Amino acid sequence: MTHPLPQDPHGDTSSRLMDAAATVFADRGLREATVRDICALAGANVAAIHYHFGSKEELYLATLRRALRQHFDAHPLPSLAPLDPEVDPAGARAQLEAVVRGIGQGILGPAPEWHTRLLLRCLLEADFALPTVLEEFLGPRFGVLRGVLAVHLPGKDAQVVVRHALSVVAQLVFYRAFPGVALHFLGATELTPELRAAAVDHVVTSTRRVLEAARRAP
Amino acid sequence: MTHPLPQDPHGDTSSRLMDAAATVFADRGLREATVRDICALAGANVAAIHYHFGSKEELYLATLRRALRQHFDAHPLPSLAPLDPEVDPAGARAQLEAVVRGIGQGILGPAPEWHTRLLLRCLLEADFALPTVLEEFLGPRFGVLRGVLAVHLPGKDAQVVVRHALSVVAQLVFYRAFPGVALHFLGATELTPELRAAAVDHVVTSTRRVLEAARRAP
DNA sequence: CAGCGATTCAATCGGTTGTTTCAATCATTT
DNA sequence: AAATGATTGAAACAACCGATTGAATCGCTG
Repeated sequence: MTHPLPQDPHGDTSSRLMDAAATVFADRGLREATVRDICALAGANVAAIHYHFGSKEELYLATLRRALRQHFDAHPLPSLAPLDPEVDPAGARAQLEAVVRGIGQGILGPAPEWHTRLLLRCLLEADFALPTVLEEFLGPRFGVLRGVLAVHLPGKDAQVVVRHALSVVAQLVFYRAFPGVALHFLGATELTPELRAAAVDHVVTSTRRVLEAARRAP
Repeated sequence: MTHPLPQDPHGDTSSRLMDAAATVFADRGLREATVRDICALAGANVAAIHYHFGSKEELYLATLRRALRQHFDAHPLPSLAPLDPEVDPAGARAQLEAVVRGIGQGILGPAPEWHTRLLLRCLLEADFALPTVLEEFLGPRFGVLRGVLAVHLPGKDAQVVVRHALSVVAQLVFYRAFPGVALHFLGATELTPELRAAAVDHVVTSTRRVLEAARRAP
């Protein structure tokens, strides 16, 4: 069991608190999550948060950092030695698809759901942890994506490359940020692994097609 | 003055409350917005909410409905008599671009910002108003988009069409839902009209290219 | 076993929330 | 002007929040 359940009675109080806080913060956000619910889920007293972390905010920051570290360690991006599509079209295309699929797996993959939801909460609420998250965790991964896209968009403005990269992320994140909307229009009731896999495939092929057309355009 | 400021001292208490509630709810969401802040901005007593609307949630629903009605009245979608791209390629392409651009203008256009932010808050928090919003306001517009896309994807599965429509919306909504992330990677500090116009153009042309490639694919 | 720091516990502290009360005030009609 | 219903106002309500207290308990060392 690499990802102990929040209800796991093992481990010390500090770990149980972070496990419980991860799911509660992911479900309800920093503000609406209550220390009483977290402690109840962790099987700890309400005073334990103040004792072990100092405050609710510090527990949030510790939980967020640990979750992001676990998540990005579990979903490493293929290291890039960008292949020129003019020289090795098939290889470059495979590399592009691998990077996009890797990011897609990180966002919509079978990883513990609360990892992504916790990160999304931070980005949505734009709380005090956002600058840290952007520079320390998201920045490097976005840089890899941007680098691969740039190879497939020779001569294009840097802003154009960034917009393509943002489009890739946006299409994937939408299913996590607005599951109710996506499920309603898909006619489904649950974001099954099949639906998520289909979404990732859709983004992978759409991205490839857009880049091929954009490269041929003036 | 088609959009009276929330601080506008004119109008009856009910209207002033909805004006104030619109900005406060858009800024902080249903849960974190307090009736005291809304009433202070409206220049009304806290009891006025209960008297005129019954509860905070009913005020929220009334404010949301009014904002959505205003917003979608101000941004009507081109009524569709779908043109077959096999018969009239140029016309069908223009129609597709008009619909996507219309949706883009509705999301990233120069409309009162709190309209979009209020709607986004509702979708993000997935509160009790979500079903109403989906069926009454978003559903019809999404149906128009889906209809136009379906014409450009003959023989494709309905789910494929829906995923393309979701991709269009996702790319546009991202700039509103995660402005901090988008601005950080764009190297900007504010979502200027130029940046928003460039984003809409990007989605319009990307959508056209994706559909052209998808139609040619098996 | 005695001692002691680390940890946990129930109880409580201010403070804020949405809601409610009821008297005062306003607007309209008789 | 008097009366009546609609509206507003200050104050308080119960419920909940994060934080804190101080005593009780645990785990280890001497």
